[in-house]
Order: sequence, then C-alpha cells, then structure tokens
Amino acid sequence: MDSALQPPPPKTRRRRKDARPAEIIDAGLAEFAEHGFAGTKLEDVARRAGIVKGTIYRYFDSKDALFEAALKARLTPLIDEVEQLVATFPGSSTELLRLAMRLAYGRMFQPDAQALMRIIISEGRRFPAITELYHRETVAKGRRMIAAIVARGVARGEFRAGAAADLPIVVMAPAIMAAVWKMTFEPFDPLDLEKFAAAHADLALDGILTRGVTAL
Amino acid sequence: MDSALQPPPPKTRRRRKDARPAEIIDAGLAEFAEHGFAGTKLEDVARRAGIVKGTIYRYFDSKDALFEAALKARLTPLIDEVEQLVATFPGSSTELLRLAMRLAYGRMFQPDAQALMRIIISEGRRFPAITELYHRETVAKGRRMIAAIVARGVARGEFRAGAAADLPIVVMAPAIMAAVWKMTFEPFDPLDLEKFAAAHADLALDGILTRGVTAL
DNA sequence: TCCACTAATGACTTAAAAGTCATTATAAAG
DNA sequence: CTTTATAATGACTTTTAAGTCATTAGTGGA
Repeated sequence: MDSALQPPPPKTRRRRKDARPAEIIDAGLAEFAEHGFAGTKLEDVARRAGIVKGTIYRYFDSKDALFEAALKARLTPLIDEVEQLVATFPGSSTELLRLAMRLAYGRMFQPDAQALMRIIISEGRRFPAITELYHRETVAKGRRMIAAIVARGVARGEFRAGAAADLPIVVMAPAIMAAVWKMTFEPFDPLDLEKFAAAHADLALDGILTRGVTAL
Repeated sequence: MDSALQPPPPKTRRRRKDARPAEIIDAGLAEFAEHGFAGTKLEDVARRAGIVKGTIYRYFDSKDALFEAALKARLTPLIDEVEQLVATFPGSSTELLRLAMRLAYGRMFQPDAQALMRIIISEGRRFPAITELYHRETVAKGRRMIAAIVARGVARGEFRAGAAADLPIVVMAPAIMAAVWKMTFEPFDPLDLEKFAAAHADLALDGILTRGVTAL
C-alpha cells in the first residue's frame, strides 16, 4: 500500500545533479520536523531521498548547512501585495477580515507550512538567524496585514477601537493555537478545523464590530 | 555576576540522597527545554546539578527514564475543584471568565509551566504516553473549565450562544498563542503580557457577551 | 573515635551517528 | 564506440555521548 504509490526505487545508480538538492531538502525537512535537529540521522534523510548518506555531502557541507538550506528553501514569504490588497479592497472590513482569515487558515495548515512551524518552535532558539528570518518574512508580515485590516475597519467606523484594536495580533491568535494544537494533541483530541475557524470568526468579529448599543 | 548568586559549588563531595533526585530533575527539565531530548547531554545536566554524570545513573536508569520522571514530577494537574468554583461562584459570568483568564495567565507563564509546554510541543510526538498524560491533566481540564464557564454564561443569558460557545477553547486560544510566541519570538519581537491579556479579554468578552442590539 | 555502608566519583567501554574518501559507474561529448 | 568528467557509492575514520563499574570518601550508628 505504501510501495504501490512510489515507483519502486531504481536498483541502478542514477546521476541527477539538479534534482538531488531539492529531494534532499524535502527529505530533510520531513525528518527534521519529525525528529528535531539533533534527533535526525542523515542516514535516514538519505534513505528517504533514495540515496546514500555520502551523497548528501556532495551537496551540503554539514548537517547544519542542510538544516539551514532546507528551512530557507521552503520558507515562503508572505507576499507584500497583501498590503496592496488591503488598501484597494472594495468590500466591507468584515469581508476583508474573513478573507484574511481564510487565507491564513488555507496557508498555515499546508503540510510544508506545518513542518516549518513545528521546526521553528522546536529548534528556533538554537538557530536565531533562521528564526529571525522566519519572523521577518512570515510572522511580521502577517502581523502587519492584520494591523492594516483592523486599522481600516476602525477608520471606517466598522470596528470599534479598544484594547484588541491596539494589539491586533490577538485577532489572529486562535489560528496559531489551532496549528500548535494539531501538531501536538491531534491524536488524543482532534480539532475540527472547519468548526474551529467558524468559532474563531464568530468570536473575533463580534468582539471587534461596532454596534449600536453595548450591553453592561 | 553569575557566581555571586549561587553559593560557589562546594569542592568537597557531599552525600545528599534525598535532595539529589529533585535537583537532577530540575537540571534535566531546564536542559530538555533548552535543547530538546536528543540534544540534551547528560553531562550538561550533571554539571548543572553540581554533580557528575555517573551520579545520575544512581537515581535514574537511563536518559529516557530521567526525561519521563522529570516531566511527571513537574506536571501540576489542574485541580478539579476549579469546576466546583464554577458551580458555586456568586458573581457574574464575565467576572468568572476574567478570573479564569487571570488564573490561566498567572499559571501558564511560570518558568516551569513554560518549560513543560515547550517540551511537550517539541517532543510530544515521540513520547505519546507523556503527551496523553499532559493532555489529560492540564489541557482537557482547562478545556472543561472554560466550557463550564461559557455554559453557565449562556444558561444565565449573559453570553450569547453561537459558534464560539460551541467550541469554547477558542476563547482561551490567545493565551496559548502568547505562550508559544514568548518561547519563540520573544527576542525579536517581545510581547507585553499585560497588554496582551487585556486585549484578549477585550476581544473575547465583547465577542461572547449578549447585547440588546446587534449591528449588521 | 572508628566502622560499615553506600553516595559519589571519574576513568572506562560501547554505541551510534557525523563526516571522509578512494573507488565505481553513468551520461554526455567527441 | 570510446573517452572523460564527475555523481554516486559504501566502507572507512572520527567524534560524541550514553552507559558501566571499580574505587573513593562522606556519614550515621556502634
């Protein structure tokens, strides 16, 4: 059932200079996500990539080098155009926020994004340069995006000002918790992403929408 | 400046049969939190505990055994009485929710609790039994507590029913994100806990409170 | 004060995984 | 078809850290 999917590994040697690095990186990312940096064996990475350990060293100088290369290669920066979108979006801020949340959920739960996140959380402290890069290209941009959306909503009178509007990251926070939950407790206490995203939107919107009358 | 705080390690051997295990566990927990399971060297644990590697084996059979013992020893279960509290609390559900949030923030950001959390997130997949224990004693109880509070609020007409009330964990989610944030991005983008907790309460409450009139 | 028990030591063995390199075999060029 | 360059191999060395144990020395009891 497993071997039926992959083409059975060719018995003959193959020289594939330009396909190798990406394959090694894929294999490495998967192993690093599963076992952490220290727990990953290059022999396992090699096996997963269908090669032999020595071959890795033709393309990467060391385990460290592979680790950095893998993360850098698979780190997809948030496109800056998202900010453009916020500036030119025609609809209501509620629609815009919902759109942003859909984008966030659609993206954060991709296997690759999850692997990256897990690695950053687990190993980030030991690789500050990479954490900083990840933060700059992903986290900070996401934060700015939410801030822009909330600011727009407040400016147009659709969202109320207040503590949440001052620290807009709190609006997206549940999505991040969901990601962490999935990578940790999913086997024991699975989380229904659809329902969760709905609950998140429900909570966030009714917390941030202006209303005619405020109770209490 | 470092050596001024600790009493300088005694040059003479000391026999301290009953103090050792806890000291080794403390040292181990710190090292595991910092370097992960595979990345932790028992020699470093020993140095941190002011002993020598061999001594660890007098008290623990293996690295694995120390790891499990350390986590189990420092895992403080949420007390079941919290549910009692919910049942007998005299004030409004808003007050009760705020109280629960204060408890959660007060507890989750203790160094020990943070270390535990970081280890569970990083290593949990490889130690399912411990993850399950952590989930049962901490996560599930916390979840039940929030659910009880929200249910009470809905029953008393203070909180509105809806998606968020159906999945009450979303109400606490931002606190968990804050914990993850602190353990990962604090050096690059520090998070002001006071402000964050306020923003969280602001968002959550205004999302969950019933109101006379609902806009849009 | 001395003895006996055992906590603690540190030098040791073992295991495992990182990293190296001479050899082999593939593919592309002539 | 042959040659040449080099990607790939796998057996190798080195390094690192887990785990062992005979020896040493604190400590509580006689």
